[in-house]
Amino acid sequence: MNYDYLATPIGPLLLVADEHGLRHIDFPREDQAERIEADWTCSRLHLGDAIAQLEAYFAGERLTFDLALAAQGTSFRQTVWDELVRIPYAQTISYGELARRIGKPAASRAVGAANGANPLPIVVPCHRVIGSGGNLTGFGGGLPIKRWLLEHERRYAPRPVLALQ
Amino acid sequence: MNYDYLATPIGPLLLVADEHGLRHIDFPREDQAERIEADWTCSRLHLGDAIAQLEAYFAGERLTFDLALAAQGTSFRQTVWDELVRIPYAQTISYGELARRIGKPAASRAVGAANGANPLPIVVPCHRVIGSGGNLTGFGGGLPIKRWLLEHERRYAPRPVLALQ
DNA sequence: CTATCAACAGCCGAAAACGGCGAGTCGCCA
DNA sequence: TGGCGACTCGCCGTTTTCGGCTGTTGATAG
Repeated sequence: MNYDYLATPIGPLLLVADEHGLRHIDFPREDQAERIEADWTCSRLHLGDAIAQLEAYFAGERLTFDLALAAQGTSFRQTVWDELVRIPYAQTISYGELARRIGKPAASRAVGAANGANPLPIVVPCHRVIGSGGNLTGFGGGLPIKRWLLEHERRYAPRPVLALQ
Repeated sequence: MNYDYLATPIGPLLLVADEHGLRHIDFPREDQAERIEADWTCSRLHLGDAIAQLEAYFAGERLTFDLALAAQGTSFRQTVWDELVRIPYAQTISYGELARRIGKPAASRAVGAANGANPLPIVVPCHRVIGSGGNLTGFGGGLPIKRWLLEHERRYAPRPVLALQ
């Protein structure tokens, strides 16, 4: 397992990957323990594509990711994350809408939990899911970053997206 | 969104407007929090006409307003507010009468609630609606101001209006 | 070690509460 | 009688509250 940091407009990101693909993307925080295991090695092996595509994303030059993803989770979470990837750039849907799309219309709350367990933020765009009333609710890296990502995407969207009134 | 204060005989008024028109008129009170959002700017942009016409109103020189109004509310409230504007200067009607005029004769109480939610007092003359018995009932800025406005209009009315017995 | 439970990045419908009312009733008093 | 005031009840749009539906995890109790 290899890891390294990437500098971005929203602060450094910790990227983790192995030969199967990307494993984690973390927002390191001073007040939290490092989420680095002892047997990992600091290198950019298996990390080249992710770094290049993330840099392009933050530059507004890349709207979708084409990476090998190796996110670990229960089948329900896998289903949710698979559905997340299908939300187009700069678009937002509600937790309930996502629940409906995976055929479990009553599981909106469980979708929220699965969203919170997403190990690959940004690449798996959990930030594009918001409350049914248009409010931002929550985000692992903090609401300001969620807001920043949506604003960033809105700016670089191919066609201007209708602004929420 | 731009805002500024206007000094009047009944105290300072907080005026808020944007390019769509007038948004709010508030009676600031010391015991209440400021109703100013963080992203508003203090300036008289879009506020010129409103200020001029309100000053003329308080001087007794203007009997009707001709302003772009951008009040936000449900369709029922919009209906009520639209009807309010049609009440002539210095005249009063009852809540029930207003309910009848909008085709919902049993909704007098809901009309009262809609009246209380009027974001543009004075310009949208909710003060001209009183109880069916002639009593003043309520007003967002306080009953004394409602009384003052009606007295003021009675004084400057083109023809003397028949006093309530 | 298992069982149970609370806590979460939510949502929707139903029910209740709440007013800037008004008409009707009833008693009180000239 | 006639009038005034206190009281009750129904009216209606809006807001608030509440319960239940989910999957998963970590804490707690047996």
